[in-house]
Amino acid sequence: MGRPPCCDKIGVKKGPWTPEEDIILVSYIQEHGPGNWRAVPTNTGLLRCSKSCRLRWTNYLRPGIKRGNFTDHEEKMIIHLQALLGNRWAAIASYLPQRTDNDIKNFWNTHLKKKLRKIQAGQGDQSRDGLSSAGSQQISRGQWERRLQTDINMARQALCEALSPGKPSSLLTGLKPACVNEKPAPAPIYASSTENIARLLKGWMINGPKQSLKNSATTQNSFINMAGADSLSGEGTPDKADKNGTGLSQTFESLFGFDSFDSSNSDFSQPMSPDTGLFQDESKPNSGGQVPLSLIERWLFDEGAMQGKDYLNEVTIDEDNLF
DNA sequence: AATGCCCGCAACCGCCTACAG
DNA sequence: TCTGTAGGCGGTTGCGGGCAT
Repeated sequence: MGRPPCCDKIGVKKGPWTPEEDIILVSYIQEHGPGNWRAVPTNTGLLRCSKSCRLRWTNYLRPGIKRGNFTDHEEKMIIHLQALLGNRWAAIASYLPQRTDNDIKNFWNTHLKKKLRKIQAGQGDQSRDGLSSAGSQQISRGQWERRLQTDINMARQALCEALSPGKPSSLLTGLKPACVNEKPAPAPIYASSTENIARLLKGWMINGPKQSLKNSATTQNSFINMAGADSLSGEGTPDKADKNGTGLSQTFESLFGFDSFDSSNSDFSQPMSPDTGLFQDESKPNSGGQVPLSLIERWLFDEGAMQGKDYLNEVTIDEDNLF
């Protein structure tokens, strides 16, 4: 007996979401909350698969999502976390509460892969020339690799211990693993998001679908605007602001207490999970076996060890993920 | 101006896991 | 314990925009 499809193939609409569909979905979730996705198409009249509804919500309509360019810090985090966790995008995304796994996955596949490949190619050329892979690097590659290996082993040990119920972790003493033996956060409260959604609806009504909503991406911008509306004047383009690492991204980072990834200020006392963020009621579930950040944070954010941007030369990348 | 190519991103597909009955 | 189902996740695809010719 084969597995039945999640929804009827007949009469199910595919392709990009229209602003009207977004509004319907947002309105429904505003009223009923996310979950029971099976019922969403039925109750809303949307001709969409339940999966499609869930994906649309979690990746684009959910408040608290940051879109636009990735900051240097985010880029570094992704590179390090990918090296540590592999292609477990949901787990990686749990450390970047404002980014979706899909976003991170796309960013990795389209930007970081190429970047790292290029750098590694250059590194090969340089090594053939007998040059150091990082001229300004103050620690040798061997030192760095040993350090990396040690840190990875420590993280793995912590993971194993954290995943062994009843076995107190020597590394995690005093920390509460967010991923072990813990039910997901209680039913979401819609205090913050309701306001945001209301703003979306309001903005959509004011601007009108024709003017502001050429496609669904514009809807996403509406969310970006409203999500930062409390802190921003509402002028300017978020993406442009992001290009300088300022504006919206900083607004979000400050909102999440997320702006200080430099080693001087990385002493987080709590795991940096969505549950601790401003949008905790809207956040992604803490899935994917998140390692308490405080354990690996020093490694992840120890830019002192990285010596600036040359860190890219030194990250050990799984070749399968590059080629 | 027209055409073709490349790239980025949104969305889909299928497998896996958790959970309820 | 077994089975069916919903939700979650990662890989992949296809469309549309931008750029080069």
